[in-house]
Amino acid sequence: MIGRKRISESTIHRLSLYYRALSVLEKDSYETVSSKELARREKLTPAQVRKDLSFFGSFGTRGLGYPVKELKAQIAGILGIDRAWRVALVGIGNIGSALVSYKEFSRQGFQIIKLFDNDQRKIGSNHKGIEVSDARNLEPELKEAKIEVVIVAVPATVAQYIVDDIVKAGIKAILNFAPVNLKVPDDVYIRHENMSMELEYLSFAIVNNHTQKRVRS
Amino acid sequence: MIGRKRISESTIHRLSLYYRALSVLEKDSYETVSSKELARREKLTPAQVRKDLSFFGSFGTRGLGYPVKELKAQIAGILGIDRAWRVALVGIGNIGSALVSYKEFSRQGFQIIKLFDNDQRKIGSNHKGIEVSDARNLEPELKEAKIEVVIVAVPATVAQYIVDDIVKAGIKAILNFAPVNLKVPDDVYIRHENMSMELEYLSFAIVNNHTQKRVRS
DNA sequence: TTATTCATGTGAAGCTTTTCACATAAACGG
DNA sequence: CCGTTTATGTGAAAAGCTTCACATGAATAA
Repeated sequence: MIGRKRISESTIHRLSLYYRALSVLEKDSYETVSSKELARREKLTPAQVRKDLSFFGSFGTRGLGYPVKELKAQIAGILGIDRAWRVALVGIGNIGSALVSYKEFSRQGFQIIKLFDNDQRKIGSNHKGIEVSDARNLEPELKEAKIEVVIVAVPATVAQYIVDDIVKAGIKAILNFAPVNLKVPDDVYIRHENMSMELEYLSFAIVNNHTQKRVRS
Repeated sequence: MIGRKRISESTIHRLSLYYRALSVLEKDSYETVSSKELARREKLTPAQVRKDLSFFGSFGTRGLGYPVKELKAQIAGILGIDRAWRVALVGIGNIGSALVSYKEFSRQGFQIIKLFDNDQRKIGSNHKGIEVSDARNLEPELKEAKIEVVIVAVPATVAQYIVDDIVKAGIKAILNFAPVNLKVPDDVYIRHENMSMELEYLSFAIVNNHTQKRVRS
């Protein structure tokens, strides 16, 4: 990382998009790519792409563009996905079960290696080779397994209790799928995945004939 | 809707949060709520709450706050979730199957009434009382069933073909779970649900000791 | 070698969003 | 009924983010 200035959330999210586009470009054997092309592929502006990347360094060559493979590796490094993350998942319901098999996670280095639920019928059962543990043992087992990130996919009503236990286990990063806001200490990162939100946005857009954000050439 | 000014995406997303908080408050029999309390519950600022709401009208009473039930109904109206939406889901894989049973959708009026897949083994099978149709008949069946919103949960490699068919069927709102950018005409709303993105953000935050956005009292 | 083209990197301008701060007004207690 | 408290609604200021525009420099062709 270059400066000490705060990098915006939007920039980080766009890095994910660049990474994705670069993966495709790499597979298609492109050697280099311009900010213009990268922007076109993710519906952004070339200036935006260059500015985002410039926060972290100078990765391109004037007149030529960015080296695909190298830039992809750089972004992986910035995002911290150039390594494996030890992930646990709590809540083996609809969403939880789907996430265990979600290829995109493992592809980015997020390895789900522990599963938890509080339903006796699920405890002990096997999902993708992982045995479901009792959520009552969350704290010791998270520590024992040296988990770094926990995904919460439990009902909203119990999410806060689960998160409290996760925090007690010393976990500093939580991804929450429960549609509820959760209290965590300042030194714990928590992010929320709210799947209804985007549907609601669509609904709003239709009902209000909302102008789409202009996409520039 | 009051003015003609463009409402920001963030404001709409926060309306979803207010709606969620108001649902809880209503269940807990609160009559009124202040911007301060609403802000506290969703980790925002009181000024932000008031400003967001002020784009759409004056819903509060000075000295008292907002009437919970009424404000909830107003927001539902603004978001367009005070009605039922006819939704189809394409791709009955891990994620797709989970979404069929995802309570939060139906709770907000998004009724999944058609399912599609291109896998012969899945076509004809039954999920939550809905029979899976052949994705080859997407266009006529979407029209026939008067579908308004389509959720795409197919592999990235085929997402563009599926979306092309959806557009041909005259659908104007698409929610995409495939981790790929998709081309649609200007008059079609498309939103993306990228579940790795938030994990990548967590990863970035940990690796870079990223300062959390300050939360004000 | 030199001219031309291409495309990055980046200050500065422009635009959007958030926060501030206060006028305004309703509620409530005495 | 009046003073005090509470809390909205909103212009204006501040902060943050995106786009512009151009200097810079690499590549390429002749």
